Amino acid sequence: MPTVSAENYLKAILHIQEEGQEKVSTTDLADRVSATPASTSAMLKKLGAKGWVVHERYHGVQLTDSGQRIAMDIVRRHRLWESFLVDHLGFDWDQVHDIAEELEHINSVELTNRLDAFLGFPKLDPHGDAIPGPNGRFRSVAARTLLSEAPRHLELIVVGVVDGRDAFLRHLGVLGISLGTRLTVIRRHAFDGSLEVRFADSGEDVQMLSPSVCERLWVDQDAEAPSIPFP
Amino acid sequence: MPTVSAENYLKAILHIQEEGQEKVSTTDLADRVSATPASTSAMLKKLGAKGWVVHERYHGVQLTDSGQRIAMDIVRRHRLWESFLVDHLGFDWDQVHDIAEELEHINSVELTNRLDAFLGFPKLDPHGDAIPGPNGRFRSVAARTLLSEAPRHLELIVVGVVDGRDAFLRHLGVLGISLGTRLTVIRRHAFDGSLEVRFADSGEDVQMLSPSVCERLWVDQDAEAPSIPFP
DNA sequence: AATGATTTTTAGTTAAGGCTAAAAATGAGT
DNA sequence: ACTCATTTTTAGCCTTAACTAAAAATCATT
Repeated sequence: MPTVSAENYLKAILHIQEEGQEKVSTTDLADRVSATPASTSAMLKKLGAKGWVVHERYHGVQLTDSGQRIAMDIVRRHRLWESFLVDHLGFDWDQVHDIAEELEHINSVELTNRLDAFLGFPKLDPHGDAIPGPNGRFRSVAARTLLSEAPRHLELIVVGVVDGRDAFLRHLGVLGISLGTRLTVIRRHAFDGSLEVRFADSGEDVQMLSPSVCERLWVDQDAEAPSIPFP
Repeated sequence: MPTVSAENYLKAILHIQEEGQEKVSTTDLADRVSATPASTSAMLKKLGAKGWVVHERYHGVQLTDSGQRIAMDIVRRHRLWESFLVDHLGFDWDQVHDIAEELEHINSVELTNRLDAFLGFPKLDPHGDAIPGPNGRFRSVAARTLLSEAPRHLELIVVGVVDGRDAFLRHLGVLGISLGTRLTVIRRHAFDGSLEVRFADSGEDVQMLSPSVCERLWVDQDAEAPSIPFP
């Protein structure tokens, strides 16, 4: 059973890995948990001793299977609570993070599963992030989602367009998007719904896509799933 | 802002005071929080420094107004969460204590008040204990409750009988109960619904009352309220 | 390949909150 | 009022998880 602090480190490692870094540096991790690199270094030793991470001195950490499982469970609880706070208590989606940050550490399988059922087994939280299921893996997203409604941090593949007009298709050409293009949503801007997207096949290029483009693209989960997250 | 541990001590002091002890001994408190008297003694020094308790060495602790306010807020959160777990997540009333014990430490006024509203501003939790309102005081109980449905730890006064047959009134005489008798529910036995009751005017005598008696007595809150809890 | 900058780890403190064992204060019974 | 049992406090130690400052390893550049 990890302490609250250990849970926060594990979760942070998962998130950094989700953003594309295979191995996580001590400094990046320290930044994420708002601690000094020295404190982080000490914590990594403990996490390694528990078998939750593999840490090669001076070369970065990675979650083990058991560490990833713990982290996914924390993310599951966090996103379920956020859904509860927004859908049932009437919070705005940008007010719930800090409270969910506390609720996520209450580790009761019974509680989590009952909450999940109460919410109707949601697939996405109020921020559009995928909610892991009771098995610690993301539930599969419905086939063919609009890019504008797809979860973040999941590798997607472009499978169709809503609007076949020449002008749109030419625009896609300019952006370097075609059927089969593999991409991942990094960030969703609340202001206008535009997305920051990373392209897997163009050197991990990051680009901003306007709402009008996102609403006209059908995407699906990439069948050749990436290591983390595995859907 | 108290730590989780400090909150547990404050809550324990409140509960012991509720059970009738004006001043709480270090040993009783230690028992309640499952710590040693030594650890408890150290904690009392800290609580005193924060102004949450008054502690006279070797003579017991009492909550200050600010300490009592903190403790009542914890009890409020505990009982609201218990209500949520039972009424909305389908837990049994005897499974929720430990989980509520964790949830109660999430101290967000916004969260607590929204939860309260979501639940419909309940007056009693699933165990029949009164739920403090947002002002840190118990909400007043509806005038004239059946003793069988009254909350625990609240000083009540007998104001009427449901059943005026001689046999019942004679039985009340034997038990020493009449109009105006002041009593407090100590414990409710789930098995058969019988109550353990303390009588204020007969030397704090404790007696067991059968369900058939409790269902035939109207009670009200004692107007000359006791110090804790004040309804 | 060497040097300088950066990153990471180690060493040594600190603060909470727990523990045991010993000392001190209280109180009960003669 | 004195003694003995009980209660409470003090003293000293442990663990967790933070911190700063210093040492060590890696990396980048020439």
